[in-house]
Amino acid sequence: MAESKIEIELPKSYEPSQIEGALFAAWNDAGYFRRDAAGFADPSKPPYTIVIPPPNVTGMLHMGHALNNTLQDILIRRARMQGRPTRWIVGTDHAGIATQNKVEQKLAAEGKTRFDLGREAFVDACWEWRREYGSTIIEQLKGMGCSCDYADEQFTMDAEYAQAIRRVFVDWYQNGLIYRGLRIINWCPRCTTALADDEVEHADEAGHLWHLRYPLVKPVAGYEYLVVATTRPETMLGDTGVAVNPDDERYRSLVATGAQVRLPLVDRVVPVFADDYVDREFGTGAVKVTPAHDPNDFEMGVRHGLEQINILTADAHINENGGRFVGLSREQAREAIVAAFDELGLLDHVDEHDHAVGHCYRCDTTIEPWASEQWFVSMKELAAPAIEAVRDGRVIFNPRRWENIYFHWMENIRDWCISRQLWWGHRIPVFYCDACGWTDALEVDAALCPVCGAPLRQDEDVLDTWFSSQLWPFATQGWPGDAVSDTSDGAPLVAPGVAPATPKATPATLAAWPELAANYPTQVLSTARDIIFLWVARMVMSSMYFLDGAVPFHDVIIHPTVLDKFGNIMSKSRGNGIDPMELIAEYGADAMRFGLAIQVTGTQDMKFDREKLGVYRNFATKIWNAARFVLMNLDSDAHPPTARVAPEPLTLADRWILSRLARLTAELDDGREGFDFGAVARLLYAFFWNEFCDWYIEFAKGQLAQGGEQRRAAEHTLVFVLDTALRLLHPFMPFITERIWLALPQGDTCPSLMVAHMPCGAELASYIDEEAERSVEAFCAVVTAVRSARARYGISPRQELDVVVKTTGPSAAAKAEELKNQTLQLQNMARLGHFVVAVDAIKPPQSTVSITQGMEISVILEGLVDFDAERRRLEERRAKLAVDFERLEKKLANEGFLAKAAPEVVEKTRGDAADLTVALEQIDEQLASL
RNA sequence: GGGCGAUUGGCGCAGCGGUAGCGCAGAUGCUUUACACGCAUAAGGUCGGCGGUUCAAAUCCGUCAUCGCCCACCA
Repeated sequence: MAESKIEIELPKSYEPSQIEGALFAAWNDAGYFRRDAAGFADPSKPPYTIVIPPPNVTGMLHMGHALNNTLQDILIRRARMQGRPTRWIVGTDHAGIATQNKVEQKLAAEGKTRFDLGREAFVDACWEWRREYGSTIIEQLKGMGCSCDYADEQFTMDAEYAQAIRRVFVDWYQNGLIYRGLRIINWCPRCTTALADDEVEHADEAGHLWHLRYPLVKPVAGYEYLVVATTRPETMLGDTGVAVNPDDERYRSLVATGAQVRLPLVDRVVPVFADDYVDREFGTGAVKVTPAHDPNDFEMGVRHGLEQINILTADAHINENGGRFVGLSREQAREAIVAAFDELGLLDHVDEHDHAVGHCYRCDTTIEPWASEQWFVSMKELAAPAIEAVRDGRVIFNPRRWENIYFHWMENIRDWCISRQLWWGHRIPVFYCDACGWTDALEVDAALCPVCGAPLRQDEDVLDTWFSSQLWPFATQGWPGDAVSDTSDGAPLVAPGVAPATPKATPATLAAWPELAANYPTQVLSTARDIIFLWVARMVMSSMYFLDGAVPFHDVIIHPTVLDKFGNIMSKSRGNGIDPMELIAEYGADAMRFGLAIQVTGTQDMKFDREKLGVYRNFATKIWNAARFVLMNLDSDAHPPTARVAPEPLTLADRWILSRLARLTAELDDGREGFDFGAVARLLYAFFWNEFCDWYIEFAKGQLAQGGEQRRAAEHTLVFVLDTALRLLHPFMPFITERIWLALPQGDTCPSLMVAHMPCGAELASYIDEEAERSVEAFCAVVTAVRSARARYGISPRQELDVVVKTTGPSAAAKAEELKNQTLQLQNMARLGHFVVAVDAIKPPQSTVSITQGMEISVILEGLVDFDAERRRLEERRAKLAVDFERLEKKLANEGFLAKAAPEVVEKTRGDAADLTVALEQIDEQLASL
């Protein structure tokens, strides 16, 4: 073997950790991650853009990220190789609660709270935290090989991004879509902030239904007291009424006479009234009403003019309205109040009762429904066009069934609580003048009141993090730019530091932002299903509102959830999470990516067993070794064939593998099927391993040994097929494919597989060769028959065997001819001595026979074998074939089948039956001859 | 209370109208000059139950069962 510099380049063993880092750095340095791909993008082709779901700055890569970002990278790399100007926009989310928690934990370790620092210093500490830890997850994406546009990293707290948020808030405020009001909201007593409805996670918990007696002020109709049922007895401190159903005869007289109860413990007299909300069947049919601590009670309170008595502090302790219970935690208060009722003889009874309890999605603390002043976005108007966009297919969910989930939520949408009692985040840009009462939302901070000149006070709350992430697809692409007031009516600022007159913000058309317009909508948004509402729906709504009806993306991919190997959701509390970085270290990024992608099937969530990645690490190794084989066989003294020049197939095997390659390439062509990652990965795997390695490389060994034309054709075919396969595989396994590809003799000057041309079906269509595929099938059947005979009878692989093949059926002569041409290959691959093939070949005695595909393959075993075993085998085989034959006969005797089945199906059945007839005859003959 | 998904060889999954495929595990045999992270061969399934549609059903429809996930203001 000539000393080839190429061979030296590929080390004998494949070590992912030794190639990944350097390749990534090279890609990054070359600028391939930018939209112009360092000049390799074709500006005449349609751009392809994906925005990454911005991970939290506090985040560490988990399996969900690993899967999601693998899929996005597959799409973006494929598009890039097709020459499209691509950009995968990357960045992080400031994650209000999560980051604030982290920083507070850090302070707590020093014995401090955020209040010790004060707002400004605390926000500084958050920025500091971000500088220190915020890029962890971005670095992890690089480790996965994700080809994001890192040079233009976004952050939802960046100044330009903040500008977008201001624009949105002010617009919605001025158009009446944002309002402030007193409502029951979900309060997290640990985070001490309000949460939106969809930030609350409900879990069924075993609880109790306490039945409490509320004494009537005056006994009515024999009643001394009313029994109310509650799951939260401590809230009785804030009760301001008791409600019953208006049609409930049991209580009719009480309502009619305006009965009142005297609340025990707090000694408050409250009315008994009727309301349709009350379900007669539940509990006692009488409901204690706590307007300040329950959304339904709040509504009833409004309807009936009840007082709202707040009994809780922000951290869920009883406040001064709780009388002697003041200062107790909600849990202690519950216990104490139940005990007190019991003591007074007012605890009627207690039932076991399971019910759904809300928990904070950030810290899992039990949520307290709490009445408070908050900011809301009115959603109905925003939702209508966004529903339409999915209905008419401008936005398509993949798989489609998720659209129903979207519709259900959007059609029942409720107003969105957007204010959070946090310090880290976008502060609500509403300014108040305490002197004259002037209030407005401003795009630019102002210090003084435009009306009276008094100092202004800004709202203390910050915005929900999702309020900022909903703008991600366009705020990351230059919207609204630095033209702060270009949607205002041009009113100049009154004076520096003085609030301007109210600008009239109007939705602008997309055309106002040429850069954005050129790349909008983005192509794909890939994400987990749990943020369809939190994020996806809101992006559609805000984009359509601000960009004149433009949707933010065409396709939404809802990827499977990665479960542990037992099928449980991975979570911190279960401790069953897997760190993708460990997987990368152990199996390589390519194996992890491929292993994740191949499990994506659209219906199933994936049970993920890290051990299984060994399979794909093996696959990577297989690719590596196949490439080494190809490279070490490229003749260095002839003109080495270049990878990209299409070969002229010479042999049957050459024609066959090129045909198979052409079919594979065509199957990978784009279309909606482009999101069936699992199917594509399976095709690639099967082609590379089972067709290219298991068969073609074995064929090629024979051709290489022959030299001359045979050798040249094999070399060329090998390198071309390898090159093409690497291109097709690259989006899934970027590192190993690039490493090998760079070692191939290139016919062009492309410096990286990342920006090399992605083949398509049409380019290879002329290689499709059905005849070659059929012939190779027959060839392989002969080889397998011989190997099988060896295994069955324990014949050494070294022992040469003589074989006689008799061909039958309509194309018997042609088949015999083709096989005859392959004699040398057959002798090589099946270790044959004499090989005879003919239509009228005479079956040798003392042989074992396989009957398949119109061939009767006799392997001569004279003196090698116990023929009783062979007889038994043939009899079993005959029985099996007879059953098959019977089934086909029955089918063909069926009038309905002949009349209604597709003609080609009937034809095929006839053919199969005929083949079986011949096969049975052959077996009978064989049995007779034994 | 609604909705969605799953149920295929020991395990993990494909297939989704023409008589079941892959990988792993297990069996047997191989240092065949790319690869034992390999090669070869064989074995293993009446496709959850029951009805129905169809000439034909793992595949479509209904129903039941089991598991999982969402949504829902019954205190």
